Amino acid sequence: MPKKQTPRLLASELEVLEMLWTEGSVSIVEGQRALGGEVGYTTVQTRLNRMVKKGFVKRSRSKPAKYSAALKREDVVSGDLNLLLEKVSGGSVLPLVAHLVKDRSLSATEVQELRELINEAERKLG
Amino acid sequence: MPKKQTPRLLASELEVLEMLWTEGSVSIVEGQRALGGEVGYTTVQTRLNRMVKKGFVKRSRSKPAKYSAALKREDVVSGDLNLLLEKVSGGSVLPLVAHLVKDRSLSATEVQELRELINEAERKLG
DNA sequence: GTGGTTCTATGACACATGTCGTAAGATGAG
DNA sequence: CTCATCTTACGACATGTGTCATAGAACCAC
Repeated sequence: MPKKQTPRLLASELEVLEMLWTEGSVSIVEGQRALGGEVGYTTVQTRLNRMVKKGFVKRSRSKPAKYSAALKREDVVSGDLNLLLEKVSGGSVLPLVAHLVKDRSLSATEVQELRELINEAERKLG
Repeated sequence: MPKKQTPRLLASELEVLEMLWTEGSVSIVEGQRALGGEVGYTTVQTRLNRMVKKGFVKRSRSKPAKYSAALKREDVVSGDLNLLLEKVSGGSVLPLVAHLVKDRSLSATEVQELRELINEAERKLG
């Protein structure tokens, strides 16, 4: 089947997913704390439940329900990256990488690792 | 001063900006057509004006007002990219590039160009 | 079992956004 | 000038989101 596309998430939804990715599985209280504890308990509750309804978050049937991400970080990042690739260069990687390495200065180590990556890609190419 | 961060735009705002980037400068009618002509005239009007209020779009004082992007594609892409970098690897480029070159197969030419890029980065490194 | 504490379910309210309709203003043909 | 047409300004309504309060339901310690 065609790989299901993750829709572009809202910034706030990403915030929640980030939290779940690092925390793993949390109750509402834990989630509230992990989000910085600046918003009310029921606010966290509502946000989590709304995301459950959307299928972005899973909820356990345990006593204090535990919430966890229903989307893999990998997939979300991939989706975003693909969008960016499309927008910036019609899907080709080069311009994006160019942008990356030109825009910020890499350390010698990073340059070396990059070279490694490329060698590997080339090997796979053969 | 610190480089002003473009906030993460909504998908619909991006849609409008994409349109403006390719069209350059449009009246409402032109914009409506360029957006596919599936929504009403006043809908386009409202969306454009709301984005003007946010500072994402500029509006001319001419008779049929012309709208144009107030943000450069470059900057939006950069902003998104930085966010992605932060999220996926705390800001370091390597993992992202790794993802890029691993996830899709590059052509021999692309590999070569990549190598060029790296050489250049290394040169700049002194 | 009873009472206090903890969870959960709902409802509410403000604001943003997608979508329009309609009224008011500007403009050009005759 | 005057009317039809093009523009623009406003307002309206549904839905989504951020925020929370409060009322029930569940549960634990005694």
